[in-house]
Amino acid sequence: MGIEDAGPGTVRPGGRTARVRASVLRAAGDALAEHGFAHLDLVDVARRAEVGKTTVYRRWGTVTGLVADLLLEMAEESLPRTETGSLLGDLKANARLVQRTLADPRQGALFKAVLAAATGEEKTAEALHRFYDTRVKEWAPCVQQAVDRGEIPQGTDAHEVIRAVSAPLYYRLLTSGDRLDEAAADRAAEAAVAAARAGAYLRGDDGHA
Amino acid sequence: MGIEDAGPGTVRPGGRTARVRASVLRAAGDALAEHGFAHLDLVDVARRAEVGKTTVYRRWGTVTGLVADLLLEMAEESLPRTETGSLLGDLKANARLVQRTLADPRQGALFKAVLAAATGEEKTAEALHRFYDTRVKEWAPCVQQAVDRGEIPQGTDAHEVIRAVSAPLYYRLLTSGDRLDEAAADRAAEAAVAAARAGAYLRGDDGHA
DNA sequence: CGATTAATGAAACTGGAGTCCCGTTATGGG
DNA sequence: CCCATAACGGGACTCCAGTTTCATTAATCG
Repeated sequence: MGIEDAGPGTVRPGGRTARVRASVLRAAGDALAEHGFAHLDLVDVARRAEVGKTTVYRRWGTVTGLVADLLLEMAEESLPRTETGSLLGDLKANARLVQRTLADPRQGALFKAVLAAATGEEKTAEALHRFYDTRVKEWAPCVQQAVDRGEIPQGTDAHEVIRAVSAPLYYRLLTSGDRLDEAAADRAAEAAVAAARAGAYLRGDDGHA
Repeated sequence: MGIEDAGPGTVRPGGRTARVRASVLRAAGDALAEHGFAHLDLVDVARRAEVGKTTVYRRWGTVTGLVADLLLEMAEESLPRTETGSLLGDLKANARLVQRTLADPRQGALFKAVLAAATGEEKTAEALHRFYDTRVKEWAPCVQQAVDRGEIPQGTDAHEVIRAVSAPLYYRLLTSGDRLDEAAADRAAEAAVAAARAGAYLRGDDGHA
């Protein structure tokens, strides 16, 4: 009975506490990109961040807890969205952005590690879902504009179209050893547009015309 | 210099050795499905398999090594493929199969764990890639048949079409909390067919007609 | 069937991840 | 500017995953 929880960092979040968090999250990202999720150890993160290991254990506790907080920060920094005037152009821009991110050695390894961490730990999974919801929502407007222009049918689920662009890129990253190139990105965008035109992403409909 | 490696289990693979392997792999699958990759510990696997922990460490060494062997076995047991006479019918059957597998609590958790394990460990990743190559190759013929029937353009990359069906299902499994239902499976199949018809999966082509 | 030795398994051992204790630092409120 | 105390950090401690050793069991070959 009474107010409980409110872990460390919630009462005096300014100054040192904020610096420690930034330093630890940066170190965690580096370590994840280098060693992967499986071999991440909090003592190493503490060393890199030049912070006492007690602090890391007290504030984040586990590897998955730390990744969850890292995802919160990653969700905040949003990337600028371009507008090309056509759905295919916008989705290609999106696909290229995702492709470049996943193909980059550091970023690609980091995303793989974060996905692995979200597997199995509910709290981390929720943070990951919020991260992708944020990204999808940022890009959904370009699909709605395409509907308004008459490029694709009324009632198209904008979020589903955006997800359709990323899906094959992530699938390829995880299940094949092939490199993610621009051709793969363009193909993903083209496939999504073709499917959207055919009404495959109509909301609350199973696709039968 | 000379012949080296050839670890335990390669000289006398019959009888007990085979029984131990089967028992350990089954236990590993159970443990992965229950606790996830992050919390898997080989001592627990040894206990479940009723096998000395020394044996597990000697033959598989690490968690990722054990998962790699598990994937080799998973690749061998192939699922029967149905033939419905139309590309959409065949791909829907494939999509439903994947969807049922991933939606099943045990199987879904196991696949998540296996994907997580393949992240970061090259040897495990290779085993995973072989597993998916096997599955994709099993289903590719139905796409070729569709080409022969004239449903989709000549020069369509059959493997890419099959991957396009699974991709959105895996993407949803990993990046959202939403349940994988039949509607999602059907939508994946329909989108793949629409994109294939539009020529998005032409081999060695970036999609421009 | 018996000899050879590959493979297993019990037990003792070790190193380091994670915890605990308590003194030190510096934030935020008055 | 000063006080109360939130948050940090060093170091000792614990516990168990992973290793090593060696005796026991059983697969293969003649």
